[in-house]
Amino acid sequence: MAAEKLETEVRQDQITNAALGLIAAKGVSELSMAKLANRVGLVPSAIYRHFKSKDEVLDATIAHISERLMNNVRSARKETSDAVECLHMLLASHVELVRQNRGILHIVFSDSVYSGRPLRKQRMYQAVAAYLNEVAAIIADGQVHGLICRDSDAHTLAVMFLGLIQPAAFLSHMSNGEFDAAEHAENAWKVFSACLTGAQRS
Amino acid sequence: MAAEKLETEVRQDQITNAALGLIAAKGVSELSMAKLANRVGLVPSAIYRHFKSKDEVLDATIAHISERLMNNVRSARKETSDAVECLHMLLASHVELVRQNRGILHIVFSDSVYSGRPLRKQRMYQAVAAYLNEVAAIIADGQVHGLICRDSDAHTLAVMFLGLIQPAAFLSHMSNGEFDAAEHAENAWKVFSACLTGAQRS
DNA sequence: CAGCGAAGTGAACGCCGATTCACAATGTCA
DNA sequence: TGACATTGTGAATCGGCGTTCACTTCGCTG
Repeated sequence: MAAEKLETEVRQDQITNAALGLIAAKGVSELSMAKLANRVGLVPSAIYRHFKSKDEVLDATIAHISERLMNNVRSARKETSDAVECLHMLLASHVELVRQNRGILHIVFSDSVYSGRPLRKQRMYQAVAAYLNEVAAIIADGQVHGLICRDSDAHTLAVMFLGLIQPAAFLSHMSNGEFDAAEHAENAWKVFSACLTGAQRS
Repeated sequence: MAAEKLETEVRQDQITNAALGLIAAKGVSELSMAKLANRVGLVPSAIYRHFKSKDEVLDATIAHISERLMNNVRSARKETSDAVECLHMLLASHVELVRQNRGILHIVFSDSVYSGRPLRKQRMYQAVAAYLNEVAAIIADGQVHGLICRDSDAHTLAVMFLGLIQPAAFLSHMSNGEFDAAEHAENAWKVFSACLTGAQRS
């Protein structure tokens, strides 16, 4: 029975990954210490060698996701200096990230994760806000260089950019993947980018 | 102690309203039969006189919301025949509905509501899809009458329309109302409507 | 090789929440 | 008024889940 002994660091990684996997399959509310331990090949109480509580596991899992998301932004920004192109790449990588990690959707579209944990909710909001600020910065950059029209506020456009992804992700989530988020994102991008660049008739 | 005796129909209304209120305040995961009963002025077991289970309560609550949403669509459609104007009104009423019933956000951005209940999830998806079909119909109408350019698929535009609301609602939800959804919707609408009508330069 | 700390085990605890059931109160209709 | 159905009550049940703890096992280090 006895499971192999591994360092806490390794176990923490295994555990957060297992958590994300379980969440992807069944939703956040179906995540229990028992199932989690079972998936890692441990006994429930063993989890407490590596995390103080279930909340800590969730926090770590979320932090893990946030990092990956921000990496996306950074790499897109380094790839090109054309703001419009950059946004297009960011859109694609964002959709892809979500497609490969369905657990992200379950977490974002969850409330059991936040209710009764104002601090976590706040942290998540700040993460999203930080992401939007990055997007707004890219847009503002495009406006300065004349690639994007200046009629609209960069921040409004940033939220609209999120609006290209979120409903698609939501529909994909609700339809269990039947709705093709990538396809919609691509179609919507055509409209939106025309909007960004084309409205220079003022 | 004994609570007044009321007809099941009345109680069912009271109960679903109380549920929506509790959800608005604390989130779906904080909804319990005990709190629910307490809010209505009953004892937990009394709820079972009017609903077979907690799931039934949630189902009824959701159905209640769906109805209101569809009413919004209908009344907006009857108000005007100008497609663009109609969408604008629909946007406003949608934002207002969500603003006044924060519980809706908690339900939509929940997973405890769906996980393990594929039927309910499917029903919710169909409700959203039906809403989008209505929006798409309005847009298609506008395209026929030349008010909206025909470059893009009506359904894509409908999902984008949802994209004007959803991220704003999400941010408002995450920031506990700090983010002003109505304001963003209004700003985003300017961009989007210009997009709809203005792209007729092809 | 002795010992010490880190990692794993399994049983048990405590809590909370959904649901049930026998019983009481109420309202209606003949 | 008397019977029957409906609604409300309170106690009890039942299960699940997070967490704790005393103990064991493993692996490194002096």
